[in-house]
Amino acid sequence: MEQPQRTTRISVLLPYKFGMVFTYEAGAALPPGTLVRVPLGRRAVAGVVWDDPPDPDVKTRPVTEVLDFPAMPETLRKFIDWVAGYTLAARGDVLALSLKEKLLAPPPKRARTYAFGGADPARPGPALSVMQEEAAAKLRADMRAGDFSVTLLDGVTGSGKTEVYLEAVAEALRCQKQVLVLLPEIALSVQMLSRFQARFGVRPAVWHSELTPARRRETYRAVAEGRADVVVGARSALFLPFAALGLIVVDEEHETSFKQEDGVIYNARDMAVVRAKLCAAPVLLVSATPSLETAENAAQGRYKKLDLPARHGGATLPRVEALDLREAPPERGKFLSPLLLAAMRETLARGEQAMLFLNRRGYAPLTLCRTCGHRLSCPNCSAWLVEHKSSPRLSCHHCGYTMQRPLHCPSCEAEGSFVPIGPGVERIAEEVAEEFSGIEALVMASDVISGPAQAEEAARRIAEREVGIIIGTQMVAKGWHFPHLTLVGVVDADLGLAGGDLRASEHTVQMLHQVAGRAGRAEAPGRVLLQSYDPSHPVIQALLSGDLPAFLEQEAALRRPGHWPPFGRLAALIVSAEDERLADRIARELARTAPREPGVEVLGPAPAPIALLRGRHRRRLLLKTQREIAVQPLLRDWLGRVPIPRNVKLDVDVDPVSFM
DNA sequence: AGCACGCCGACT
DNA sequence: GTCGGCGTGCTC
Repeated sequence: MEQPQRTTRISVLLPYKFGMVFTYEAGAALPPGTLVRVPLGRRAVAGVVWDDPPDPDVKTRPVTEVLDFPAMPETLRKFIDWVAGYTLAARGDVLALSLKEKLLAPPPKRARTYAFGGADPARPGPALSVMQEEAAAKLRADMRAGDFSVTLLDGVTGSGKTEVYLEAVAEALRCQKQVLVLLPEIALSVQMLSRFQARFGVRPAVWHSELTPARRRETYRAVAEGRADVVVGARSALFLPFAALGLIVVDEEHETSFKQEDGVIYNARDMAVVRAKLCAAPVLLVSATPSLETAENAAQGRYKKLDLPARHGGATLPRVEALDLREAPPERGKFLSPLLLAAMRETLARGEQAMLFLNRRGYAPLTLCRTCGHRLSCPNCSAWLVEHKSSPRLSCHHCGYTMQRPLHCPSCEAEGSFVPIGPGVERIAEEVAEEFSGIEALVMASDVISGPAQAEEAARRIAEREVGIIIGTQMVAKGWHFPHLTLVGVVDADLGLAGGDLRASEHTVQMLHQVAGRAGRAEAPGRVLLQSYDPSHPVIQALLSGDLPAFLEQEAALRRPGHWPPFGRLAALIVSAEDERLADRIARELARTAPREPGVEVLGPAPAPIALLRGRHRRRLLLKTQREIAVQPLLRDWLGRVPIPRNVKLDVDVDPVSFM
C-alpha cells in the first residue's frame, strides 16, 4: 500500500550574498545546524539548516543530501546572526566566513592526518615570577568558573604575558575545552608557535590565508570534530566551527589588523568578545599598549584588568630619547642624524645589533620633476607612485598599478629630471650601506618578506647574528624576540601624525612603543632614539616618559566631549562610483535624508581621504551617536529610504578604525 | 556566488 | 547572417 510521502519544510542559510534563508523539503526533520547540499538554480550547493521558521507558502525543492560533517553548533549560528545584524552584512556573507564548500570535502582515504590534538597541559611550564603567577592564578580561576568574562592582560613589552596566558590555555585544556588564540596576521611566526610547542609538547593547529587547500580542509575538520585543541590563527579563525570552544585569547588586542576592511567589515577583537559571550567562555585581551576602547572598558569595570608592570628575567625597559632633527639634522639628501649614526656605531662595536624603523615601503614615496614640479601619481587612485629599487619600478600601494620610471616628464617633457623625494626603507638601506660598509643589513618589509617561511629565515639570520642592522616597516614591530638587539632608531617618529585620523596619535604611540620594545629584551639594556622635528608633541612625550595610561587619559579627554569613540559610536558610509558626479549626487542624497534626532549627528559628505581608489570616486559620510544610541536601527531605516543605483556602491563600516 | 537571459559589435 | 561581450535578474 502506498504511504503518503511525509516531508518537512526546513530553512537553509547559504554561504553567499543572500540575506534571507531558503526553504527546502526534507524527508525527515533535520535539526538546525545540519549541513546539507541543496539545489540552487541548476547547481547543488552546501548550506546549513537554520533556526528561522520555514516559509509555508514558497515553492520548494527537496534537499539533495545530508553532508557527513558535524552540525554547526547553535553558539556559532547565533554568532553569525549577531555579526550580520551588527555589521549590516547579509547573513549569507557572514556564513561564508564560517563555511566554504571547498572545506567540506571528505578527506581522501590515505590522507595525511596532522597531529592537531594531544597538547599536554601537565608538562611543566617555565618558572613564573610572583607577579606572573598571581595573574595566572586569576586566569585559571576564571577558566574553571566556566562563564563569560573579559580580562585585559596589560603588561609591558617583555613582561612575559605569553607565559601567563599559556597558563590559562593549559587550564582550558584540563577542562577539555578548545582554545582559540588570535594573533595579528604578521605575528603568526614560527617563533610564536615554538613557544606553544615548548609549553604543550605539540604544535598548535594554525589558521591563516596561506594554508594549502589540503591542510586547510583537514584543519577545518579537526576543529569541527574537536580534535584540534589549540588553534592559533589570524582574525578569520574566529569563524571556525569549534566543537567546544572554551577560551579565546586576542594577543596584541590594539592591533588594527584585527579589523577586516573589505567584504564583511568587522573587528575580530570586538567580535571575539561576542563569540566568547555566546559560548559562556572567558576572553583575554592582551597588550602592552591597550587600545583606548579596551582601556576605557577596563576603567569602567566592564572588563577585568591584570597588570604585569615589570620586565621578566631581570631585563629592563629600554631608555627612550628624542633626537631633535632641527638641532642635529642629517646631511643634505640623507635621513639619519649624525647622533643616530654614532649610536649605531657604538652598538655594532659592542657586537650588538641595531634596528631602524620606518613605516614606509620602497625607495621613495614621491617622485618629482625638478624642472616643472610634476609629481608622478597613480592613474586609478589619489596617491603618489612609490619608487622601488628591488624591482626597479614605480608602483601604487593601493591598486597595484606599476610603471617604468619614464625618461621624459609627462608634463614638461624634460629629460632625466626626476628626483626621489623622501625616504622608504630601501633608501635607508642605501644610506646604511654607505655609512657601514662591511656590515650586513637586512630589510624587512612585506614586499621583500612575503610569507612565514621568509620571515622565519629572516628571524634566523638575525638570531644567529648574520646581520648587524635590521631595517624594517611595521612588520618588525611586534612579536619578535631578538636577544642581541639593543638599539632601535625610529627614522621618522612624526610620520603618521599628520592627517585627520581620529586615532593617529593613539596608533603612533602603540606602534612606536611596540618597536621600542624590540630593544634590550635580554640582559643588555636597550636604547631607543626617536628622530623628530617636533619632540614636544604629546605622542613623543608619551613615548619618552613611558607613561601610557597618562597618554590614554589625555586622548580620552580629547574624545569625551564630542562623543567620539569610545565615548560615542561611529559608522562610516562610503559611496563610490566610476562616475564622480553620480557618487556626489548619491552622497548628497544620503546627507539630505540623514536621521535628525537628539544625540545623533551626520558629518559629510566629503571626499574620502583617498578620493579616487581603483578608478572609483569615493565620498564619505559619518554617522556619530551618543554611546547609548545604537547605530544599526538608524542605518537600516536611513539606507532603506535612499535607492542606490546599481553602478554605485555603498559600503557601511560600523566602528571604523581607519579613515581612508 | 553562479548561471541564464538579452540586446549590440566583428567574424567563420 | 551568427558568436559573444557582460549588464540585469533570479535562485527556495
